[in-house]
Amino acid sequence: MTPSARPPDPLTFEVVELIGAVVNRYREEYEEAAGKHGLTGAQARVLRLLSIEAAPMRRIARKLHCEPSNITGIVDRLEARGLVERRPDAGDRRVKLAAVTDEGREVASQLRESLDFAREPLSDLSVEERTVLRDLLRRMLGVD
Amino acid sequence: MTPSARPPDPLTFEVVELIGAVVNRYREEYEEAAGKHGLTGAQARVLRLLSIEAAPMRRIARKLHCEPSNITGIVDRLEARGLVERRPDAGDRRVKLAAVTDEGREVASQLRESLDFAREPLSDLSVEERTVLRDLLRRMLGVD
DNA sequence: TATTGTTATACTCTATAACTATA
DNA sequence: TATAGTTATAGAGTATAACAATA
Repeated sequence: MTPSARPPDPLTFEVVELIGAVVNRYREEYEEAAGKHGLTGAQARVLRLLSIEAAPMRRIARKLHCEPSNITGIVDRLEARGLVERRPDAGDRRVKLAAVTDEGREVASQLRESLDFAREPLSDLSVEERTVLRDLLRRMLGVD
Repeated sequence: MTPSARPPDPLTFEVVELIGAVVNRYREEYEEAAGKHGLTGAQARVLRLLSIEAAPMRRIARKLHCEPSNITGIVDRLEARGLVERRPDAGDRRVKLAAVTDEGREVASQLRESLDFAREPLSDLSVEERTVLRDLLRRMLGVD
């Protein structure tokens, strides 16, 4: 309780509010983009994850910060639509690897493109401003 | 399809990725903060909305971009916990106004404070940097 | 014994459609 | 007739607990 009990510096407060606004807008448009492909937000997130690299169910759950049992159903639905498939793991027969199919890779790619929405508001910023924004976001996230 | 089919300028691409990372982190920590108060994310969002101003069910739905029928259940649960109450509207007897109780206002306030998490990563930025960030976010969101 | 994925269960959120009471 | 809120329903996400197969 005590550590963050600082006086609510108005500047920081406003930045937090603005980030909240960006978060809301991003999420709304993300859900909408997913919906256009007949996917829920959670399905789209898993698909995006797998389009980067195949992964065991457990790891997907860890990355999405949810219970592994939930991933079963999400991958079931993606698999039923032919976007993802389950493969055995060479080294450990308990493990199942979820991997995107060619069609899944294509949908993930289209999804990424329709996610351009986030690019839209950025078009009002100059290259210099975007560079500043990038560096600030990196530092905010603790990226070196 | 055509309008946003621009070459994927790497700088903009990275900024979009970083914003996505911020969105994910914000959401996770928001859900966690709500959970500490025994609330779901949706309940916390409605409570925050009502802590600013009482509102008819319909308006809550519009602000949360969901169907009005969903608000019934969410307000039901908040009301069952004594955080919110339904009041008649003076001018239109069809309307029900949802309003926070004193306890609801208190929880909303605590929630806002525990939401300080978002302030944490900002502490690494100087005042000047936070000002730049604020102005960039404002422009991104189309705030004048 | 411990771990991986799954199933079963219960709760919540969500959209859709039909209902009621007002307007 | 149109609108505000609700109810009923179905699908999806979520956590928890228990299970089979494998380590």
